Amino acid sequence: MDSPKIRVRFAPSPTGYMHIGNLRTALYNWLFARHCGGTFILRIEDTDRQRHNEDAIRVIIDGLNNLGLHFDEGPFFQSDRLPIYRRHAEELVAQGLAYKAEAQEGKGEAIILGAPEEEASWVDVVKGLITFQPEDLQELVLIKSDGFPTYNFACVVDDHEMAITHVLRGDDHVSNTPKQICVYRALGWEPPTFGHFPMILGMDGQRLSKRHGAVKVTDFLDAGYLPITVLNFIALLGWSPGGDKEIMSLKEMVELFTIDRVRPTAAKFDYEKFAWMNGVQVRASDPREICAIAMKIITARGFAALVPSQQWLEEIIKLYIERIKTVGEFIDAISYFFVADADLKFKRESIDKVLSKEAAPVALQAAYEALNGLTDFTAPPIEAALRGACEKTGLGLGKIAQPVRVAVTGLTASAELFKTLELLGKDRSMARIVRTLEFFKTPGSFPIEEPPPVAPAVTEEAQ
RNA sequence: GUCCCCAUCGUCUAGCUCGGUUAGGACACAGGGUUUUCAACCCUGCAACAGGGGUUCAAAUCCCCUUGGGGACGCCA
Repeated sequence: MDSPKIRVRFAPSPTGYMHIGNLRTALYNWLFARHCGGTFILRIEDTDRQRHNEDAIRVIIDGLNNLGLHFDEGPFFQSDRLPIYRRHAEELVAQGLAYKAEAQEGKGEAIILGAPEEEASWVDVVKGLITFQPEDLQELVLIKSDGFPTYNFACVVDDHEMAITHVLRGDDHVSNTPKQICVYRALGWEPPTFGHFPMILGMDGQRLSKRHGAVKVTDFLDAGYLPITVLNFIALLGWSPGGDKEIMSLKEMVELFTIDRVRPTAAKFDYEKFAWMNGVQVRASDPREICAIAMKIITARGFAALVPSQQWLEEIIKLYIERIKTVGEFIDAISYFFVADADLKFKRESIDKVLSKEAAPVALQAAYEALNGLTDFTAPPIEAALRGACEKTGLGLGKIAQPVRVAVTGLTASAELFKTLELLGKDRSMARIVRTLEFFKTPGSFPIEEPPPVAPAVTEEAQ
């Protein structure tokens, strides 16, 4: 399958963060390499003096490794290879294919490749035959007057010297390719196979950018999206394994990925479907993995001291697993565990829809009486006790469960109640029920939580 | 403006290579089921081949044009 061994590279410039579109390019290259048993190389394109930045390089390397896209060779730095570029450029000058030119301000000499006389064309592995006419191609600066190579020159020299077989990159490079082909031609080198992946756009059809929501990979991760979801979802933006398959592990993607199934069409990033997919991947994950991510977010929010044990958190995750879209939202949803009993506030709709009902005080009182005597405060006896209260009062379970839920969580919607009470513990549960009973005695005394200031959520589409 | 690319439900897409399908799936949306709430889950519904010309017995599939969209036009990468 791979007589000349497949060698691909991911060649980002160090911008300080990994953009979602950039990651998709890395992913496709990595998948292609792994699928074919080839080699995945990391090269840092740092030929722009202004942009050179050590931290930015760390971001790329860690980002790739954290997502499981390990590279086999590199990282190589173009800034380390300056003499190599110069040597090749001088050769072209010696052959009369390039010439030197003084910069405007007279500092330094640039090397410039003459304009081509023939057309430049290639068979793109995703788009098919693409041709540029010579009149549309100009002279090309090879070495800038500051001594650094230009992108199009360094890229060709490196791809050749690193024996890259497939140059697979974003669509925005299509117009660089004919220029690079000219360089290959001048140097007398055989160009590699080229392939250009379609762009990822926002839902408005414009190039994906900050105003569409999150675009940095770390933004998604910090919000509690799983690495596998990010990978799975962006893999599907421009590629599909065929048939109905959508949810995949990294391993499955490696097995199924082929370049010929990459579409030439730009795709829009649908944050809603992305969130849905994360929920699916969460449910398919090991709860301990979710636990680790949850703990990170809890720590970031300063609640770490309020988590009694790892096991306790795992129990809550199991309780909420079907409700989780992002781990960040999950932590929001269980924040009632982290407030002091006396500080719990009620959502306005909790009052309107539940506590203001005529039967509410009666139901809550009955629940209190049924629960207070329990010594084994675990879900089964709690359920039995509350069902007993139903019989005693003649109320349906919903009529009793809802006021209890509101008393304990402040919310009209939460996970299964009996287990929730168990995890909150008897003392805290009873304290919350008692104080709610007290509020009934003074109309209008319920502490109401006003709508919070809008938190920027990555699931939201910018207007 | 010039050059390049693209075009199936609102969105991601299958189907296109090798013309013949009730054009399939998923998200979202709507309705129903289940249920202590909300989810999750199950069922049902809504919804597309951009337009026009060819070629052909037959076109989403092949060709051309139009329209629409995206990208590139740096001594940035």
